[in-house]
Amino acid sequence: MKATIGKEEKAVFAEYIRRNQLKRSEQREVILDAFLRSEQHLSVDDLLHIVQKKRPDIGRTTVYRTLKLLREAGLASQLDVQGQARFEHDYNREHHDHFICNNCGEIIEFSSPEIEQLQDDIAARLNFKIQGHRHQIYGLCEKCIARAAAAEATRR
Amino acid sequence: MKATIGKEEKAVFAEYIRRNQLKRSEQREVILDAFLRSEQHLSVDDLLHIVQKKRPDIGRTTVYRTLKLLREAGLASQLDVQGQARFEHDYNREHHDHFICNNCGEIIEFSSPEIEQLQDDIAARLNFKIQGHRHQIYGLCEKCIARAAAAEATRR
DNA sequence: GTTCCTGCAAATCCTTTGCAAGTTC
DNA sequence: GAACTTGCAAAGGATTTGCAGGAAC
Repeated sequence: MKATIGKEEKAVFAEYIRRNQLKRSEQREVILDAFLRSEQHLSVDDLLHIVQKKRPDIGRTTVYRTLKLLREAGLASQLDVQGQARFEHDYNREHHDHFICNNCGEIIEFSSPEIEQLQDDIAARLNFKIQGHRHQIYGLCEKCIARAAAAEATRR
Repeated sequence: MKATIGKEEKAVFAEYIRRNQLKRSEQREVILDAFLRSEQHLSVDDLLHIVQKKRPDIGRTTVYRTLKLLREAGLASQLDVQGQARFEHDYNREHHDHFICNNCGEIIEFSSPEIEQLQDDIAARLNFKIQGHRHQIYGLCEKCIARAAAAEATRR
């Protein structure tokens, strides 16, 4: 495990704190570090459990509040999966959307400039000014299809 | 106001009731009728308020439960707008997606076979089996842009 | 010392569920 | 009369908020 991770992001956060006359705290640093180390699309509870391994006294509320700061600082972006918030890195990342496996919950990223272009075209035709979008495709991921096929084969 | 609306849909619902050994009820009929008369993307509360004009004793729970039946019967489809369920007609309707105005909440439908095709292509490349998707584009609708421009002009 | 943070508990919002009373078949 | 429906109230899950005590500047 790397001793230091996301040096740049941490600097961005420190700057955000400074600019907004906020204060640093051990909790915020632990949460940010855990967030940066993860490559998953974390739920609040996922992140809570991770940080509590290091600091069992960190409360869920603080995780919510810190994630809000990370969003505002441009470090995290939030998506909504079946009514539950998920967070992913957003610093210097290209826009993308998500495939979500209905079986195992895996989230696979994709991006398609062609789709974005088509969206823009349709919006222009409707005189609609796009500010954001949410594009999630649900179904079965490769692994779960294989798993289902294997189970099917065994049954016979 | 037309005395009869959605004759075909009502027959579909009656058939659904019959096939599943359920029972008809005045409440269900009032709710279905109100749903069919509306061309909006109704929230549960929207629909509740409409039906309560005719039958003030209908409870929110019954609306929830009836909408669930309508979904199962293929008459309604549900979308999720900022964590709140919205319902629209689904009987004999083509698939489509939505623009949603961040200002006034208006929902504008769109469909794009090209986007669907691109989705399918990407899914095929990932060996992902699509079962459904959610594609919502947020921003400002034509009216709200005009309204904002007018307000801006006045201010000067 | 002032201002900001924290964690808890309580509140909120939307939705679902348990249950006793009422309807439908 | 058996089986299904209803409305209420209570429970549910995710998130937010009020507040008193604690930490940072």
